[in-house]
Amino acid sequence: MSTQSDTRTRILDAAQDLIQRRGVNGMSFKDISDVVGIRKPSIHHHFASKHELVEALLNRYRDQFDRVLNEILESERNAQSKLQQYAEVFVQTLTAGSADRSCLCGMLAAEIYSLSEIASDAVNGFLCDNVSFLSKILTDGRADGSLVFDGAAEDSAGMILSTLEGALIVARGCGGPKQMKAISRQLVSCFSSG
Amino acid sequence: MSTQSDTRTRILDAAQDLIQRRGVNGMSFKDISDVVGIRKPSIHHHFASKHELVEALLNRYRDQFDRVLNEILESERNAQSKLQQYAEVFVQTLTAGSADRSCLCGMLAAEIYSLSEIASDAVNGFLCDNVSFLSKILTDGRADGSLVFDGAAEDSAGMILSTLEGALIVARGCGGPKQMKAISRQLVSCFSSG
DNA sequence: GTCTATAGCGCGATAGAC
DNA sequence: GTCTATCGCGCTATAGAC
Repeated sequence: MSTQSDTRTRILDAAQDLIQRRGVNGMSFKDISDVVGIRKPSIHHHFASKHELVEALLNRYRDQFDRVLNEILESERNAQSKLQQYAEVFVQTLTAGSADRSCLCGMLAAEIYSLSEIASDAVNGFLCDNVSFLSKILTDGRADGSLVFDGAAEDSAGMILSTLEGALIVARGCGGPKQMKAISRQLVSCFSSG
Repeated sequence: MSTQSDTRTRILDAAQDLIQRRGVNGMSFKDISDVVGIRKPSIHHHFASKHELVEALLNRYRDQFDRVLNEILESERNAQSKLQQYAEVFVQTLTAGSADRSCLCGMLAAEIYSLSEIASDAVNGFLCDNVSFLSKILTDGRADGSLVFDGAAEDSAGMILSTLEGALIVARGCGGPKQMKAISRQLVSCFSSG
């Protein structure tokens, strides 16, 4: 890996962490340069504009998330256990590091009007992908008997995603990681047959 | 009412609507002045600083919300029906007007690091008040048999609040008011005994 | 109570040396 | 690939006329 790619990655890392805590509009190139240890204009060598940086960030985040979701799908466990693994991904987001990080796409969904069309499409794509993933888990769970719910799988899928995204925002203001874990446990038990 | 109070109210209304859509950092005095029809510096006659405006907004919002919660508490219905009424308050937030308004405090919780200490305390107070309210409803529901849940009432209360706050953010990116209503229905049914 | 004018700052972005 | 220097803009906030 060249020096450029390394710096590029460090810029992405810093930007992602800042957005997950403070939001796009609460993050500046100065904040990134302070963390990475380069000067503000040097960021433009790697990303022409702030919009482009956010778009690159979303591409990377969605790729990483897709990989995690596929790992969960391909595991040998039952649907209930897969739902638990999924919820754990969101718990880890908050508990890893400084305990105040939301989901990147949850944060950007709140600030959707500040994004480029490419970026807002990516955020919506992320949300829809997650609803699809959860719908599949729920449908499998209904079949294997490990999960129970009324109505369409999509409605429960939307509810589960909303709960986890909302919990990341609510918990850091009120309750912290402990509350986040409790909510995750409660949520899974709402859909468990056992 | 004097002209001042009237302008003050219109500034608060405009600021609240803008923050619920775009967030604090996505809203400027220029945006407010465009909506209200006065010049930017005139806002400072009513609110010395942006922080002070947000703090006044939070006071008003919490007062209004408290009144709504008390009305629900004092109604003659059972706990399940009260939970349904509570969820409906959040559905109305999104469906009233232009269908992309989040809860003021949900939005501000996401941007908590951009707030004054007074404002962030108020946001956390709002969240805790709602958890307390829901805990009471849940406890009553367990007693009157209309609601069912495992574990501590506070955990389920946190989950319900997170779901509704999260749904307001998720639904406007993916699914809209229709999804918001479906999530609300699903959520209430998760805790209903019937 | 609202106005015009403007201060003072931080932002994203550009130009050009090294 | 990073630097210094700087542009142009939008922001919150202030001063002072009406």
